[in-house]
Amino acid sequence: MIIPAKTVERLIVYRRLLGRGKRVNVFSHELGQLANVTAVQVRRDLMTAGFSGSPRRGYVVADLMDRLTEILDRPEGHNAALVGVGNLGLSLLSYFSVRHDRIKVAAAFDADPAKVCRVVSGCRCYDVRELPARAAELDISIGIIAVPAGSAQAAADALVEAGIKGILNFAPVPLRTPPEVLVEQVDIMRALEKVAHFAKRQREE
Amino acid sequence: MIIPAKTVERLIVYRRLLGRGKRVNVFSHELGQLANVTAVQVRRDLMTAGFSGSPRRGYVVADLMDRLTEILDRPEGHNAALVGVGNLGLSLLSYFSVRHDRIKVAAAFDADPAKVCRVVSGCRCYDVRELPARAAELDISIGIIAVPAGSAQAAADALVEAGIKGILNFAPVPLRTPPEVLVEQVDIMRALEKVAHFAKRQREE
DNA sequence: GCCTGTGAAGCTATTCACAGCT
DNA sequence: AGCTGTGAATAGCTTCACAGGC
Repeated sequence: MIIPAKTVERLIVYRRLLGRGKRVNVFSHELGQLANVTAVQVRRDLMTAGFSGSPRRGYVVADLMDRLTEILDRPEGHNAALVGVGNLGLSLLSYFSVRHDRIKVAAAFDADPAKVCRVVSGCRCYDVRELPARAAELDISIGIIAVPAGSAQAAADALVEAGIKGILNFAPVPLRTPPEVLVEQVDIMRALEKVAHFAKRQREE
Repeated sequence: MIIPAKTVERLIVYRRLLGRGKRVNVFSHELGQLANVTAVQVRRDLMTAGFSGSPRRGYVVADLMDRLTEILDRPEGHNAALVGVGNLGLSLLSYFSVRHDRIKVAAAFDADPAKVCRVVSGCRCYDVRELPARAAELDISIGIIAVPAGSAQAAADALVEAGIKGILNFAPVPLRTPPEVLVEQVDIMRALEKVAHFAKRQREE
């Protein structure tokens, strides 16, 4: 079953929202209110996820959580490689190290020899040239790019070369990758400029 | 003229890409290659932006930059308020303080008295209760939320109350705001989980 | 009556296909 | 010949409207 990207995003949010709060069952309109989407959207999403509820009691939270986890997670979890251990990279490392059950940053890489071999937040930092070897050794399945714009494409190439199928890119440049690799762009500066544009537009109206 | 959100996002990228590199003119397929979108998409976007080129020489970069700036920026610039001066807030402060010409984080706010009154990256930190007063005084037009999930809605309410029309939200919770306020969600953990899901899916196929 | 499940409609975004310019 | 501009077609996503169950 293939689930569209936007639906996946919402499923992640649903799971997170249900994680807190010990409800036994939940109605689509309740979950919708929490997630800020319509009740129909919730029902569609859960239908797409192959999950169903009952008219009387809505959705059984525990079962829904199981189904979402089945869809979203891999039982063995994921090991991620962080490329770029500068300011941003270190922030991300501490951000991600609040243990996510299933995703662990297993190794960090940097081109700067001064940063190599240090251990930060329980994560060893290697020379970026070791990426292919370590990726195989540590069973890395996802990459996180936190290098300056100029080195981002090279980092992506190295990750692709190492067989990674998913990349989270914080560098403010579009990456060129083969189609079977998913790149999720997190472009903070663009997000800020977008907000600025809409704030301006709102004032003009 | 109202420009769809997705188009705005790409226009921001186009401007950024054209900023580097001193080209005099550019063809849609070139810009498309840089931005990783099709040439038609570029032409549509520029058409939507009310800009036109010539078959002979493509688009004149200097004029295009002017047009994009006219659409995206406000001549007086924007003052932003950062709410939440924890780990994430401080990272963002230093990230944004690499001077963006038109957007400046003019004040920071936190509920923790220990953080109030400090000056970080040239930005004064106030008690969050002063937000309405300072927002008016400093002509704040956009808000950045970097507080823990539990306080995010309160921060959003305070910003809305202060008349802000655009919010950049880093807290991993959907915000409930009136429809004239644009909320741009930057959900890093969700992005990571999304990548993980697709990496898993890729392996399964 | 109030809920879920879902075909069909509606809306938004992207791509096709080609006319028109130089 | 090679480019831009754009109506029309297509694809993707969301909402409507309502049938069916408890």
